[in-house]
Amino acid sequence: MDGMTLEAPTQTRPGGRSARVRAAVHRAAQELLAGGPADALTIPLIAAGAGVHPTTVYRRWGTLGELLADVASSRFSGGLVVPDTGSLRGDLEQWAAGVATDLRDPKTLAIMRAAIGAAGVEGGSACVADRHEQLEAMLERARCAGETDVPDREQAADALLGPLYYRAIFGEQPGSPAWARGLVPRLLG
Amino acid sequence: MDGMTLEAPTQTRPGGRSARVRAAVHRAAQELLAGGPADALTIPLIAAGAGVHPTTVYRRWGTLGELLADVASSRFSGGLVVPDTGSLRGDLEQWAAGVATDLRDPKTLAIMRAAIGAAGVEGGSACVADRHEQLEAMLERARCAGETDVPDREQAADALLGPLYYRAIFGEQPGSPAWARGLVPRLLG
DNA sequence: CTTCTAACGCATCGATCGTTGCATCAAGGA
DNA sequence: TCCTTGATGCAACGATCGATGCGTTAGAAG
Repeated sequence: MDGMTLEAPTQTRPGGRSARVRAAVHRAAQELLAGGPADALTIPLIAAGAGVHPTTVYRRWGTLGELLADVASSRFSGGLVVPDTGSLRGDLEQWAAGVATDLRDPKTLAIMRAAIGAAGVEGGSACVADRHEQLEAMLERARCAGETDVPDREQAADALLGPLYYRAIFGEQPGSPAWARGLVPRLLG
Repeated sequence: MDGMTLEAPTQTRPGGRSARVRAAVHRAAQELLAGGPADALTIPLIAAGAGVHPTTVYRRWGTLGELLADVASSRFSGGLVVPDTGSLRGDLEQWAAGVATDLRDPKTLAIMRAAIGAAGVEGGSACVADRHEQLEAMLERARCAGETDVPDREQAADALLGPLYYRAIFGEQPGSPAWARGLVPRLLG
């Protein structure tokens, strides 16, 4: 539901030290982002929060931007199950509501903002890459099921992810799950 | 067309020293953002680029986040003329194309990303506040002109600004003006 | 059990950041 | 013209950042 991958670091091996360090750093970065101002986030701070030497972070990630892009990529991969209600409309409504719910978490928003600011284009696409894949999976399944007038992924992303993420980033408050469901009729007619 | 307000700093008075410093700092911040990585942007760097002492910037803006929010606010205020084609549909199409054109400028994107990253919610709303006012103006004019089925501002923002800004921030490449025009029928039917 | 390699911790260094107290200067008003 | 006030320049200062060389350790391979 929330996309956290902390307790299942499938990176290399769950028990490895590298994986532990990586998970600790990711967690510390997210906690610091949720707590303080984003422009006060530095690598030594994250390292201290993770109980790791700053040198380790510098060597593994290099810059804060790369680290945040990595955090965003992990945070926004998996965690949201692609629904299967039997109809494309139902799938999209449930999925949009799930995305909206995820976008209500202040920690999620903080990571997104930081990744966008520090990692540029890479940070932005890291936040939505998995969402696009999920969307494509639902549309493809609908096509295979013989549904008619299935939009392509770009149209669907414009109509659903566009308003969702626009409100999350630029709006005062993100949209509600109910409102997100209402976006689907605008796409499917 | 591009929203720059550099040559007309209507802040207090065009000739004042404060206004000159403010304009120089704004210009330096935008130039550095367009040139280098965003996480390397610091107040002393901006001050040096503006030919101003860092102390001045610290005292006037305090943090990098507040400065970037101010830059974004200036950059995205005015500069885009609200069209008056006679019909709401034509107004919205021309306006959306103008927004799309503005969003194709890498400097514009750099400012937006930096403001979002460093200034949080304030930075985000600073980027779109003026767009919402322009939208409201067009919709209100259409209502007064007796047009029927005029959507409210939230619906219009979701359908137009949503996809436009979503592609600009999260997409690999921003949308074209022609594509932006195509968003209007999805709103008006 | 031994060995090997990659990752981590540690100490140190220079550079830069952000702050503060004080002097100076530009603009507007009497 | 002179004066008042707010903004800016200047020069310190401590704190922190980011990089580097080297020793040590964890984990996997044999």
